[in-house]
Formats: sequence, structure tokens, C-alpha cells
Amino acid sequence: MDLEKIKAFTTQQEKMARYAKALGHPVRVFIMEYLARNTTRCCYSGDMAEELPIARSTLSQHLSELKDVGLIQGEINAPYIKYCINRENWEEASRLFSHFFSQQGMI
Amino acid sequence: MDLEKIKAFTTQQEKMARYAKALGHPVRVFIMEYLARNTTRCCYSGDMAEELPIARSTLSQHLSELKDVGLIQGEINAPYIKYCINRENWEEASRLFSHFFSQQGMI
DNA sequence: CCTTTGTTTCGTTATTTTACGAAATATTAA
DNA sequence: TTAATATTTCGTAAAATAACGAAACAAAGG
Repeated sequence: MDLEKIKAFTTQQEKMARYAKALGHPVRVFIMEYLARNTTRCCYSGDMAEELPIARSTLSQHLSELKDVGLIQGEINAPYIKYCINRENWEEASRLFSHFFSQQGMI
Repeated sequence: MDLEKIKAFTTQQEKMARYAKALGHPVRVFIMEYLARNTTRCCYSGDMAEELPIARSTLSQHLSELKDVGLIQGEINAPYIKYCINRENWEEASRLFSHFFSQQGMI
């Protein structure tokens, strides 16, 4: 095994990739934007489902992915679930991307 | 067919998702950062391969994905290929992400 | 012309993702 | 208690992704 390559990526690179992957589908971009512009309202899965051309179970899967990566969280209010952005991680992602795109070298 | 849902996503959302997806793997994040910090040097696939724990053919695949989405471009200088960032699209991605993360509503 | 060299393309395999409908879950309303 | 409701989980299928090694390619050097 190549000892020099065992730790190939920095934690930041791995986090970046993780957040980027989570945002790598239009439905999930839509969800994040929907939640971002409705911070004062309760956001239910059903509300978003009405604006999306996918099955409710599929939407649920996308919500899970965003939850797994920490970008959103859901507060149970059965039978409803109120979703919102996880600010701490949203801000971490924001910083990571901002730093990433500011890296471009100057000639 | 549900006529209201035919055009579910904006062009921006689709572009965001496309760029995010391309950045959704640590190897590809690494590549972009490598190219960003070496704008003055020639960057060859082989140089990057030496720092990565993957086969050269796999790296080549990742380079293709970044090329397909327009984030990088390769200038043939056979048998070498000199890679660099596609500034126009890099800046578009930068703007899209910046705008995306600035959307968070204020309470 | 043949070989070397850096890189890609091909063929293949294993895994992950995306999607759906049906069934399960959990609370409220009747 | 039973029904209705919003949502998720399950089971499944099709497609995309990630990975490798072998083979192909295209230019330069002998």
C-alpha cells in the first residue's frame, strides 16, 4: 500500500464533496431554496410536493438525504413534519463554498 | 399530465444542481483546488495522479466529468494534456453558489 | 519504422441513486 | 373504536456512478 496516499483528502475537501453531493439534484436545490425563503412559515412536505413533479415517497427520500447531511431538520408535529434549514451546517457549507471559490489564483 | 408541473425547476436551479453534482466527490474537489492553486504552471493528469490513491483511468473519468460540466478544459500537448480551470464557468458557478447561500431569510 | 510515454477509452463489475406504488405509522377527528 | 390524514418506510426496478486493468491512441525519439 502506498503510505503517502493513505490520507488523500483534507477534512474540508471531504465536507465540501458531501455538501455538494447533497445539492447535486434539482429537487434538493429546490427544497433548500423553498425553506430559505420561508423561514417564518411552517414548511411541510406536502406543500413542497404540490410544486414538484415527483411522487411523495420520492420527495421524502430527498428530504432524508438533506437531513442525513445535516442541511435541514424536521420537527415532528404529527401527522405533519415541519422542516427547516439547519443554520449551523448551512453556514458551514456557505463558508466552505465561499472559500472554495475564492481560491482561484491570480495571474 | 399535470400541466402546472411540467417546468418544475428554474434554469438556475438546474445549473446549480449540475455544478454541485460535479463537485460531489472528493477527487473532483481536489482537482479543482489543485488547478486553482496552480494557474501559472502546466497541470498534467500525471502530476495529480501522483497525489491521489486511485488508478489513472479513474482520474481520467473524473477529469471528463469536470470537463463535461464545463468547469475545466484540457489543451492537448501530446502525449501530455494540460488542464486548467474554465474561468467563465467557474465564475458562473461561483455566482450561483454565492447567490444560493445568501438566500437564507432573516427572522 | 519501431518503441516509449502520458493519457484516454473500453469492457466489466459493484455500488449508489432515483423513482414509483403499496404498505406501515402515528396522531387527530368522528 | 374507527376513519381520515400526512408522511415515511419498504420492496423493487432502471439508470448512473465509481472503480479497475487491459487495450488503444497519438506524438516524439531512437
